[in-house]
Amino acid sequence: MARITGSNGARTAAAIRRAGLKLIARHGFAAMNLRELAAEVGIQPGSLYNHIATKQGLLYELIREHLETLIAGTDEALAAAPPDTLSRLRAFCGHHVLYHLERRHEVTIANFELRALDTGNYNRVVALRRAYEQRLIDLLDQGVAEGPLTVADSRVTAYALLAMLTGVCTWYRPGGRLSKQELVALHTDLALDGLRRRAA
Amino acid sequence: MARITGSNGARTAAAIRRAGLKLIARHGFAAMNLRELAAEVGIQPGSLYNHIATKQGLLYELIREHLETLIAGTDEALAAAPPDTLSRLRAFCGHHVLYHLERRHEVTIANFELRALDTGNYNRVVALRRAYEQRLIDLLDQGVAEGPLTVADSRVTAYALLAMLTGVCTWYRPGGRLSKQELVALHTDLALDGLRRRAA
Amino acid sequence: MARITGSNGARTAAAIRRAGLKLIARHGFAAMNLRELAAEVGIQPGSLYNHIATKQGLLYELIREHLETLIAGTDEALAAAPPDTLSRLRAFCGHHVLYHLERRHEVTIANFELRALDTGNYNRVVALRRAYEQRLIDLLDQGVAEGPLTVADSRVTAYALLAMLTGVCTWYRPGGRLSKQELVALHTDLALDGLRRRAA
Amino acid sequence: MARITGSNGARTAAAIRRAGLKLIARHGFAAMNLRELAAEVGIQPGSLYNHIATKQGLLYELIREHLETLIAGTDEALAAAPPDTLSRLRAFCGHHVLYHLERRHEVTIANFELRALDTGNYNRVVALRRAYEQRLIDLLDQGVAEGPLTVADSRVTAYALLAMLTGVCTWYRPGGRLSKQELVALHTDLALDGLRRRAA
DNA sequence: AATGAATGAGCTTTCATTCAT
DNA sequence: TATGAATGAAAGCTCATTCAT
Repeated sequence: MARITGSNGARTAAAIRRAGLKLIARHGFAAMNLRELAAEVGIQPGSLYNHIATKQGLLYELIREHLETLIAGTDEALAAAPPDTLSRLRAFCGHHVLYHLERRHEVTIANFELRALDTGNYNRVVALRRAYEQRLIDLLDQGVAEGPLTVADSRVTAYALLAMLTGVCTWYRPGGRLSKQELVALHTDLALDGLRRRAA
Repeated sequence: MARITGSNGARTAAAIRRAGLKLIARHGFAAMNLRELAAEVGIQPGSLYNHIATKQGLLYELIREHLETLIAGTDEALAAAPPDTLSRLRAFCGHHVLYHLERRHEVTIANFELRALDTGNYNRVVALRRAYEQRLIDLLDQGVAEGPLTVADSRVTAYALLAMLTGVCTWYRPGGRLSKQELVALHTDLALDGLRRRAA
Repeated sequence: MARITGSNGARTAAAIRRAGLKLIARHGFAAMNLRELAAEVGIQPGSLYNHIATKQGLLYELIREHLETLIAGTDEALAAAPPDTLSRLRAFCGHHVLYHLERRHEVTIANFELRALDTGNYNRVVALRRAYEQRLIDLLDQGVAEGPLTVADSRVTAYALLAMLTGVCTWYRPGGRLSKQELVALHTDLALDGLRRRAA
Repeated sequence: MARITGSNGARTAAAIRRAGLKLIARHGFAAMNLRELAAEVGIQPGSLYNHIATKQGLLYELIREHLETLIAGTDEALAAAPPDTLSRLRAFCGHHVLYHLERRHEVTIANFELRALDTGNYNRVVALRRAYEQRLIDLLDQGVAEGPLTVADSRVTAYALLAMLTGVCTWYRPGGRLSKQELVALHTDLALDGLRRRAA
């Protein structure tokens, strides 16, 4: 990609983040190299350092932005949901699946590349991820306390549900057989009701 | 020293596979390096090539062995299960979770490092994975046909379940709060019944 | 230090070609190593790759440049010679020997290292060499047609003459017993008249 | 090539020399590797060392044997020739060209790989080569003294002739347009009479 | 005399990063 | 802010050679 006329620093920085998301999601952080990233952006490798601190710093920024956006979006969705726990749980699942369908690069990176973070960055990111998971754990605990849910272990159950709801972004491609809304519904139903047919 | 008394090729090859599983699972394939692998095994880097073709070839062998073992184990578990579909489904889930708890390195690699395979190896591995997934899809289709299951889309549902049942190996550590059997039960129940409390 | 004042890319690239000629001629392509080349140039081995594509690519470039220069020089010499075939033949021989005395490294490489070229590069180089040889073959054919020469087989004869006229650069060292001009004359005479004393 | 039933040490040693000639001539000494040599012979690389001292030693032996054979053959050919210098010169040329046509691997190696010899081996080989060259120089000197030859510088002329008479083995392939006898005649005539048509 | 497994040094090439311009 | 050329460390892999069996 050649340099776009009128580009400036902010535009380049955005292009670097966009290309970084794409290439890290595709190749993995360790296998991605800054030469390819620079080429994608249309600049020389050395020029990247006007916009990023290090390769590691770029990874951290991408994951942090993603998690903060995910948490903020979740909180908005929960605030907009009806107050009963089942509705809030549906809102959580729906938001999670939809976000994961729409931000597959970010999600892929956040799930696969944590081990590439150095200690400080890793701890910061894990704290954010814990905060996100805690919202689901709290919902499960509430649901149990209020009656509608059966949960053997809320933390482990939360992890299992998140794994299921997240998995969709490993195979989803736009334009497939099922629409995003159908996928959201399918996964939410599966989370709440499982496979077994309920008596009418 | 050419050969330590008692050492032999088979032993070294096994040590390489074992160390490879550990290091690839820990660092990822691209970030793992053969010098560290050799050191773990206790040989010189060049000596690895008496036992592996290439780094890529090692990855492929590890994944292939894992998938073949997983499929064979699944078929045994299904053969041993009662003939009704719900029982067979429980057997599938139970075997899957238990295998994933016991072979975390293999599973991690097979889920995270497919992108590191070159085209030929990738295609071979994906064919094996498809064969495994198909066993679950077939069970779901049977369950729907015979009545006890409600499934919106058997392929997508299979993917969602596999993601959930697999997720456990991203956080499980031996000696944790829940035993393997408890985790097997929890995930199997979640898959079949979901979260919502069933009317008495 | 990123860049020494006054150094520049073109200068480094020229130094790499110069050192490459020297070292490949001395050790052979396979035995020459890029560490030594880099040391000769005064840079780190990796820095070579700012100027060359691969070791193989360097070899190809050196041989190509040499053959193109040789052909262009030959054509100039032939254009400047008197129009009769014997004079043109003398001009060819004279240019060939002189060039070979003055560019021994290039000539050595072009004669010894063709087998080190990969297929594509080899074919390109052989095409250039054929073009050069053809100039001599044409001269021989003309000389025969016009009368002054006796040639059993113009291609084989051309190869034999080229081998003889080229051989000088395997042993010549500046400052030896004979001057370049004497060597040119000796070889040209030998080519035209052979060993046997001509009747007065 | 698999191991031939009934092979023994001497047979293996001969196979190694034969394969060595072929592979060194094809790839050059530095680019030839003992794994390929061993595979060609049908044994494991380590087994080579029951028959050769080192890779370097193999090269030296091949070149030494070749030069000793060449010199001995030359002396036989000269002994069998008529006593006049022109006839002896013809005998030398004829033997040289024929030998070079029939032992192309040996000749290629002896001409291209001297630089790969270590100092001691190099000196021994060069002494043999000098002895061979001296036979031609002596013939030229005799021919001048006795009248029939015109030679500006007998050593340089000898080198030029040897280069020409040797060159044939760089392109000759059995079954080509010209027979060995025709090539011998063509080169001998060229050496003695050059290109220029002699007055009738 | 052959094997298989090991060594240790070396190779070309890659790469994140730096910095004078 | 971008460039081009440099660094220095590291990577995967090759190879001649050794030696217990």
